[in-house]
Amino acid sequence: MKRSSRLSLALHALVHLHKQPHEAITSTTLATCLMTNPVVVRRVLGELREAGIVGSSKGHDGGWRLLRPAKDISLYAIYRAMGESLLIRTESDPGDIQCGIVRTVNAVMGEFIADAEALLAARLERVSIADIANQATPNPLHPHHGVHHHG
Amino acid sequence: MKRSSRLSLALHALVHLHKQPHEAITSTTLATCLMTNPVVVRRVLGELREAGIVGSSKGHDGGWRLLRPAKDISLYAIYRAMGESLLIRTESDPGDIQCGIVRTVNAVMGEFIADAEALLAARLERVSIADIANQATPNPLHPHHGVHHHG
DNA sequence: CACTAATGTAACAATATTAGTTACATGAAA
DNA sequence: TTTCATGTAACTAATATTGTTACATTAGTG
Repeated sequence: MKRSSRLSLALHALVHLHKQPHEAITSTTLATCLMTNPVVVRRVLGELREAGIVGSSKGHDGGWRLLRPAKDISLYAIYRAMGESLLIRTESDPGDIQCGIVRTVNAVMGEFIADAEALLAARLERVSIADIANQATPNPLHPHHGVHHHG
Repeated sequence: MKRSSRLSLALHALVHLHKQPHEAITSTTLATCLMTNPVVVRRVLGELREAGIVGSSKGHDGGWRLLRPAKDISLYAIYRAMGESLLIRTESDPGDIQCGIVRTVNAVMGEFIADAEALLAARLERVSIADIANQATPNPLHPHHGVHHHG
């Protein structure tokens, strides 16, 4: 599995849970679908549990379920619950702060990143798990085209 | 040095070049300011050279110079020249494409990322090296406040 | 022309990050 | 009490990134 696939991993898992609402799905089953390890699934879904998005139960017929309707789970809620940042963190070492320029660069970049985060958050808020499950986004990024592929 | 500091490294170096326009600055001198290795400097500035942003000269009094006025070097030009992506690429493995859900997730995320990239690019376009050198952005991200710190 | 000073670049080492795995404790249901 | 599941720590493996060394190349200078 590639780098920082946690977010798409989570989305994938959540859509599975949404599509099978009657019974809990185990980490092992999900791991098979996601082509990864059960522990990895638990780690990711564990964070979503803390945010009240999914619930887990132990023992017989245990596993994972959605705790809310899929349409009420925004990508932003997931993104936030996972403590992920879609933006890479570009920071210099603290050591060369004497230079002065570094601080300015960091300030400008920091400002930019914060700004960009807010932009992305607003957009993620508009897409839900249900949207993904429906194979199209009712609140598409581009209202005139719907979801389409690039490249 | 931390992860993916290449972009801020480049900015830092460019501001130095801008502030000392009369003579070329060597990789070694820059490396000292940036607290890194001369080879790292060459690697980063080498990419900017390919984009016509800086020039390098060998031999005596050799080193690096800006090829354009700092105000004509946008952060986007730098970002682009470096082949960097501010956004993390979140892709699942190609293996589980049979699942169907993966493709949808990838499509939605891909759409989102492409969209976000365009947004960020437009914003990066508005900031130049001169802006950073001036310690404030004439075209600030937030016109009413100028550049400020978050957190 | 030799000498020095710089970049250009390949190859390698070190580090950091991320994902994958094993192992075992805990809890719940049959 | 046995079985099946999560919870979690600890470790390994893989990957990505940065740092370093070494040396070829090029350009000035005496």
